[in-house]
Amino acid sequence: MVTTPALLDELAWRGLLQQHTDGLPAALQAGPVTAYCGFDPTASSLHVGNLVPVMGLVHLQRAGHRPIALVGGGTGMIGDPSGRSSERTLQDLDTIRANAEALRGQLSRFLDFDGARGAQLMNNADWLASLSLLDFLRDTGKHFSVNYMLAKDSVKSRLEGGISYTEFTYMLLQAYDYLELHRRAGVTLQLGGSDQWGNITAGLELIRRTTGGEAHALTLPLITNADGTKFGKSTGGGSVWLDAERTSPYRFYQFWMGADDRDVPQWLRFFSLLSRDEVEALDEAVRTEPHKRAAQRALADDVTARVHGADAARIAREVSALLFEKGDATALSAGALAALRAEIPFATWALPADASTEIAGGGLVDVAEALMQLGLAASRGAAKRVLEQGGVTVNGARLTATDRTVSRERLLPGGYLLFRKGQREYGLLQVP
RNA sequence: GGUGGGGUACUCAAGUGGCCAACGAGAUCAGACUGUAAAUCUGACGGCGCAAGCCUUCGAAGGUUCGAAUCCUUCCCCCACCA
Repeated sequence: MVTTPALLDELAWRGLLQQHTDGLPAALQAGPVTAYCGFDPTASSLHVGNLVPVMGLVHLQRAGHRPIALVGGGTGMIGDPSGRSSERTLQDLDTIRANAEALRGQLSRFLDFDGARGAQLMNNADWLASLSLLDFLRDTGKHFSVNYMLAKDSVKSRLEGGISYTEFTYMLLQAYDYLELHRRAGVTLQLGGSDQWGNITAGLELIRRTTGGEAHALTLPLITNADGTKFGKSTGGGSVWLDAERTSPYRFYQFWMGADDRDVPQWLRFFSLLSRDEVEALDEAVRTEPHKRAAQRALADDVTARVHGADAARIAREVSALLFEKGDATALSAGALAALRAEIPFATWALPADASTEIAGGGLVDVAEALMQLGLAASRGAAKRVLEQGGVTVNGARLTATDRTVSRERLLPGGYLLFRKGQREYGLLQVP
């Protein structure tokens, strides 16, 4: 009777275990394994949607195993085969290297890259870029029958709508990666989203046939939103990135704070490292006193601190309290307002160059223009619509359709105006 | 290569000469209700404009017409079947 390894227990209660190969428990029991998971270097930053596999690697390392994050520098080049010049492809290689470095920085927030058992970052461009087609066909292609490939769900589901030869081959490249890592680094486990099962098992097949070795697969569930929308979109649209330049720590924090009650229990398990007891206590809190949002708060604190550091998390928490709990913006000090600048959309008021939008009625700041400068509205028309619908406040006071401008008397210490669009989108304008 | 069917706003999808900035649904945004939740209800949803109205859009380019998303020509792309 083999006991279940601690890692699988941990993943199981967190709901992070979708599927794994039968021999995996025994393999984990036998000693530390080296496992990898692939990431597409299509951007210079991870977003929250990438976090599930990242957490998979985190738990793996915490259980004493060795994680490898594989950046798909090679596979990334063929991922999107839409017509590109060869020059662009070369450029992409450079971009991919830069992206890989950026991803490494972000991953180091989660994984320990030091020491003998430290995590490693590898790039499959290192072996795929120089791979010759003939070698690939002889050594890899011959192990797979087209019948086998057609039977994979990922391919089968595309037969109706059409699938390019390139995409069809993607599976084999991923299998080749696994084999290469098996040889180079002794990798015996691959993690991935549940949609990766077919590709991962193709790798197992290749390893078994070419080396006779045994390797394993473990897939993680796909994350869902209770309301059926796509996971990882922030209020106002756009992905929630780990890069502070793309998504400020405050917005990042707010993303988690805004989690649906129905999603929070799952998200705490997926994304926080809180213990089982803590998580279950928070489940209870969601049931009995949901208005306190204790679970959302804990989730936001935990994830923000890991991604942006404890200080940034503290500031995000304080700013959130300032904006959502205090209410009286007119009481904010110039210092507090200056601190807000870094956290919420900020702009210095500039009179539009276009003379036709000259401010009428002696007002100081044109509201529609201000919303645009703060990025809270996409066009003047959109800005005016929200204004007419009563969706804009300045310093906490709601504007009406006739309030097209804000007068000088409204300025807060330091010349600031605190705009809010809707329930929770803020922007800070400074009038010089 | 042949035959047939398609390309409409963020997405799906009506519309086949004027009533079309373009039905409807979803997404999105705002308001009410709330707990920074959900559900529900209401409204908005190309750009500029206080407005009247003007400008840009229905794969691309030309043409017919007082007038075109709608008709004609050429071209590009997608799908199905046949070769």
